[in-house]
Amino acid sequence: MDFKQSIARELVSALKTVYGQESLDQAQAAALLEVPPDTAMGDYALPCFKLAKTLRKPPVAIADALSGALNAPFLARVESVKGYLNFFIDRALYAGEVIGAALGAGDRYGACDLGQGRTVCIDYSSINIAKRFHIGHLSTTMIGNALYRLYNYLGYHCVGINHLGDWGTQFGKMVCAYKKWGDRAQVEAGGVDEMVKLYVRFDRESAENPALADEGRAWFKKIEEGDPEALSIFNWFKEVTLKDAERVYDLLGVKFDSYAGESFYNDKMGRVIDELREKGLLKESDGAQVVDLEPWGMPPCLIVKKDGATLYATRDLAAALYRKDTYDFARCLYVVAYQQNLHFKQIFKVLELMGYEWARDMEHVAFGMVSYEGQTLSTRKGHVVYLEDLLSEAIAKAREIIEEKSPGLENKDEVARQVGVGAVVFFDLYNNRIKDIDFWWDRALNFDGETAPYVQYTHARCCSVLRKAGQTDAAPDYGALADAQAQDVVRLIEQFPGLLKNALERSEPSLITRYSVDLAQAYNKFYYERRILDDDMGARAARLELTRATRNTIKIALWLIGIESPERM
RNA sequence: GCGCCUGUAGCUCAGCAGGAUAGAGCAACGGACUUCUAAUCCGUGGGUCAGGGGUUCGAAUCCCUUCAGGCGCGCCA
Repeated sequence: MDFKQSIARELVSALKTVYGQESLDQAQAAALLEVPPDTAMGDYALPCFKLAKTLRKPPVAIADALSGALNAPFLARVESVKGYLNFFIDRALYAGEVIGAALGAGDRYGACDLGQGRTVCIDYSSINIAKRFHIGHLSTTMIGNALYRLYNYLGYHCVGINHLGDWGTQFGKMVCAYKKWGDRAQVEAGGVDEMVKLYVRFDRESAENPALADEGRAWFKKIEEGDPEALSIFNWFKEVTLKDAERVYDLLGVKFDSYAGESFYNDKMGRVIDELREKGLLKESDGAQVVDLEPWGMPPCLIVKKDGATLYATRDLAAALYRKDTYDFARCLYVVAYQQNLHFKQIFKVLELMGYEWARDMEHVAFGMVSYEGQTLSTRKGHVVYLEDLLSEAIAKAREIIEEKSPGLENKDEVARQVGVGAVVFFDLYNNRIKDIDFWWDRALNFDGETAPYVQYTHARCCSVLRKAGQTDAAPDYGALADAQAQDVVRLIEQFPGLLKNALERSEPSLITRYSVDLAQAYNKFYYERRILDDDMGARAARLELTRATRNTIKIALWLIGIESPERM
């Protein structure tokens, strides 16, 4: 039963009864309904100020008149308060309906067919070859992962794309350095760190010896031309980098369907240039080929350099065309930091000018910058936190706390991993994505308050109660859930499916993160105020159902943002 | 210089398709475990919602403006 729609329906007929006219239809009435700030004010409310204009009556009079004309069986009462019409749904009925819906859907509560199987491409994480994974890469990875799961859950088919940064002269230099000083076994063992060492040495020596830099460029040219030796070394670098990254991705539970990165589009840019030229969009400017975007208040989009080489924008256009051709997406998301706002605005505009209506299906999911203790991240200055180190610290801390609080726990290592990694991921997805994050160890490793461990603890607590309860045959007495604490939990559970749609529309995983805290808080209050394993078996059954619905909903919410829910901790 | 973003409690932030008394967490202080997991819960203090105008019955929320900080603005990605 959709209470909001039901109230809207009653409202329309009450308006007709009282004022004898169809001033609103049901959808309009539903849009006017809002949720009061406090449960004590009711479950839904209609502010009558807007109706005052059309009905030419004071708001208070409207609310008074309507409250007298409304008496649906599902409404416990309707009150007129200072121009607001407050609806109180029958609490037992409300609890029964909401819990029934949640438990009926089981581990798919909130899922739906919104996407109808349509495809959405999500470009996220997009790491660079031969560079270590650090905290600056966490947001794109986890926001992308959350959107991937969310879109899937709401009926879309997702294609997760790790658009690798695997193109540029630096790779020629690295191949060159490897040929001169490298050792295969050492690189295999040391991974990305060894490659970085080679690169640093090359940089240092080529500063004194310019011939070396030329040699590096020559090796890059070989890669470009498909020279077998150059290519095999370069591809091996990629493998080693991905193998390193895979350890982190495994810890985070992140997966991709495609690793087609920059080099993949190397032979696909001619098409873009030809097409732009055919459509009369290219023009010369200072020797370069550009698309003029002046009429839209933007600087020109550079397509071909003076020396004939292509650029970032060219590659992204090629990638967009390829993705449309290959996947026929209904939406295409780019989870990339906000520094690139202009870049994506330009790309989307160029696609539109090319005549592609699907340009409007593209979205840049921008997020804020990460700094470390108030300063910009800098690998060069060593002012950086590597993701693997951060996760290890978090897991170690979780392990310590387990040792202290649950020495008898069976799978301590597994739970430590779930809790430690969860804390880090939660920290990253906690605020609106547009906010900058200043990383401090003690904040990222905080396990109290609004954190993953807090929500996970609540989940484990629910599991524990359910285990202790065993089987009950008694019919639930939902009247036992009429108190304010239980009602707050019920209300949150009711809101979950709508919240997911909202999070998808806004591409905002933090809404789910916040929600998980709200639900955990509400449940913990309920837990303290009400005895679940009550002697009254009807009340016990109802509270157990609420506990089960809470547990399921928390587990789903956390899963959607990429966090596991241990059953004991 | 131009464009975009951000500014809410000591700190980190919710709230911003206008609505009832501006909320959490952290930090501080004080309480609650022989009772369903105390990684929890309850309480106390703490605010000119950056400043100023405007629109509105009603503004943290919308518009204008000033200030502060961040990001971006042709041959890097």
